[in-house]
Amino acid sequence: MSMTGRITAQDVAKLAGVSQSAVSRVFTPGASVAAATAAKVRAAATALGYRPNSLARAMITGKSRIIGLVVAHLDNQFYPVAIEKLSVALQAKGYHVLLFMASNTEGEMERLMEDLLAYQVDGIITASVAISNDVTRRCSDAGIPLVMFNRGQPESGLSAITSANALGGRKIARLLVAGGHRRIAHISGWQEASTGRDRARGLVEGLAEAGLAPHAMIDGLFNRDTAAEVARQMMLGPTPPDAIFVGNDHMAFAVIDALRAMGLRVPEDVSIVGYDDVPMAAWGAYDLTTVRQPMMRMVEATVETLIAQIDDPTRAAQSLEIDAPLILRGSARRPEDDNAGL
Amino acid sequence: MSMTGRITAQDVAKLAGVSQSAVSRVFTPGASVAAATAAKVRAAATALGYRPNSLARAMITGKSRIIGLVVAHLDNQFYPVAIEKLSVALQAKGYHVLLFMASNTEGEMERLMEDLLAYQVDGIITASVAISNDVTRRCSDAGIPLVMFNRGQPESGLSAITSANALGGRKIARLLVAGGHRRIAHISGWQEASTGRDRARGLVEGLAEAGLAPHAMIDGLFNRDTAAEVARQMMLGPTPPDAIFVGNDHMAFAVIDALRAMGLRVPEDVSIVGYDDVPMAAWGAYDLTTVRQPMMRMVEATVETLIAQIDDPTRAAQSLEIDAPLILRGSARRPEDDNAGL
DNA sequence: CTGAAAGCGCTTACAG
DNA sequence: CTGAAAGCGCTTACAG
Repeated sequence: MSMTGRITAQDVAKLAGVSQSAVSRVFTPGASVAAATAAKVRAAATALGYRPNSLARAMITGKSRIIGLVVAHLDNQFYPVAIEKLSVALQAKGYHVLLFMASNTEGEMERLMEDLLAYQVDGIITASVAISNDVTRRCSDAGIPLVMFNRGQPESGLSAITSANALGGRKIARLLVAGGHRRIAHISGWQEASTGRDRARGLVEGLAEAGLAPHAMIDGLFNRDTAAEVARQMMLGPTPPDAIFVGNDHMAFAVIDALRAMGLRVPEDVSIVGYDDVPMAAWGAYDLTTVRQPMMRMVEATVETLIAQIDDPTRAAQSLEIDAPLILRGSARRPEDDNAGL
Repeated sequence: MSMTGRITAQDVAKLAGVSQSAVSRVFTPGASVAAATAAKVRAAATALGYRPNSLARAMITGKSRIIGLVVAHLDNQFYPVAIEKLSVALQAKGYHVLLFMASNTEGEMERLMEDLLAYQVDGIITASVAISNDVTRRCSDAGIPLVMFNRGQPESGLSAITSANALGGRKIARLLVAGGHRRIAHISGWQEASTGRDRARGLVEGLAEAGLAPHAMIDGLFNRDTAAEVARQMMLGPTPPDAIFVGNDHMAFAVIDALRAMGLRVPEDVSIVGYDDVPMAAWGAYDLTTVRQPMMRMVEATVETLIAQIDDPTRAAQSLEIDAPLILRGSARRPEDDNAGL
């Protein structure tokens, strides 16, 4: 029995003494079958170890129940966590995840789109991946819903779920100002990414409220080495900052390591604030003050938005910004007045 | 044009003025088509934005070119890295990854198997996931090759790729003994997992070579909180260890944080050694002495083994142990004699 | 080299 | 409630 390759609905029908359509109905939720028929079929199915072929089903129904998940940067702990939560949430809704690792280059995404389309995915989630307008157009041409996770793309007409990055930047500005800092520098997230830009803009706006401007502002490119080197240069300069907002936790860890290697103390010599609140931020070695991107809410919003668009293709794209709270830990001096407008 | 839903080979055939079979041949590597025909077809295809439906192709050929990747524990940095490398390697070979998050419970894996089979995956890779004999049997019944990554399952007859865990444990024993330690404790990896057991066994054997036995040996369950608590208790006991081999880096970071929180210094008060050499182990905050699991070689071996089994289903399962070198950093006292048999 | 035809394993009107 | 039949979009012998 085990050597016959795949077992089909035909095999089950024969054994159960019913038609192949009957077998199909038993495995189609909502189809009408007599209880007795269903019982016979199920018995035969388990005896044979039968499971409907999802690929065949997908061809007919036009729904593969596969979601394409495109990710880059798995070195930043934020993404593994996101993948895990997104996968679990999708699995819970009866979807399956086809995973694609992408570099952030145009050509790469083009090629992935080909595969995504060929596998008839019902929807696409991109996590921190930039999408060209060309890709966007092909998706909507093919009628495939797409939601961007943790990255916005203004004017693209795409659904996007992010945290309130600009507001987050502003909160950090207020925290640092309230903490008595005056030379507040920013090692920003990649400025080609909306998240990097929005956080930087928020910081600038927040500092402006206090009549300040960033002491320095350099792109860290969401890259550990770059961020560490930039931090080193800042501290070696004639007027080093007394606080640095680093565009995400991933870079902030590298910055803290670099400063300590220079013999500097955090936060006594420099306050450091990150963004994301990845699990590692709470670890003793860093104890990082940061802004929490509410992972579960972002994941839920992403999955809901995507499924809503799958179920109703006429539905308009929607962008959501989820509020991101400040998490006070030990890497930044705390304001004396704990209610300093935070 | 964009509103007509999916474009099929029929549409392309019509536009190109050829038969549907001709279109198919153009997109089937190795099929014989006249250059002129191919040109016409390709022109029509690009004009229409056509791509062959992989699902339909999969049904006929019996090869989905999908690999099921089952993973747990994305909080341990070892796994995101593994997922990334495995995905890239598989993509490079023309395969696609269907990702499943699994808890390590029996029932869970059962359910996943159903989905894996339903989607007609060509092969399965499990990363640190235990498989019941039942699951094993169903795979071989269905003729689906399976390779375990970073976990062995003796007597299961399954292919497994691991590092040389026992030897790694022995190397650590020798290092610590050469470093002058005598009270060497082990916070082990989960003892239900081959990796956890083999590393522990290696340590015990290595210590025996020097006439020693583990000062203490407690299961850390590959869990941060457990490991940290165990470390605390060990240090609070009447005769605290002077060195601890922690069963993987992931737990070792938690142990170091816990010890520092107690005011202890690493390695002055206790040497700490991990296992894996995840990227984070090299970060300044931990500077962890560890054993490197050679990720790329393990990934390549896994993918090669799997594809070999897919291409030749009669091929026997194979287990591979890849040598894992000691990486000396700052968290463990170094032997005076640098050539102390390491 | 090429087209007509069969068939992969299913779902789903269509009659009964 | 149930079976026979059509058809999803392809690949692949089979003739020519």
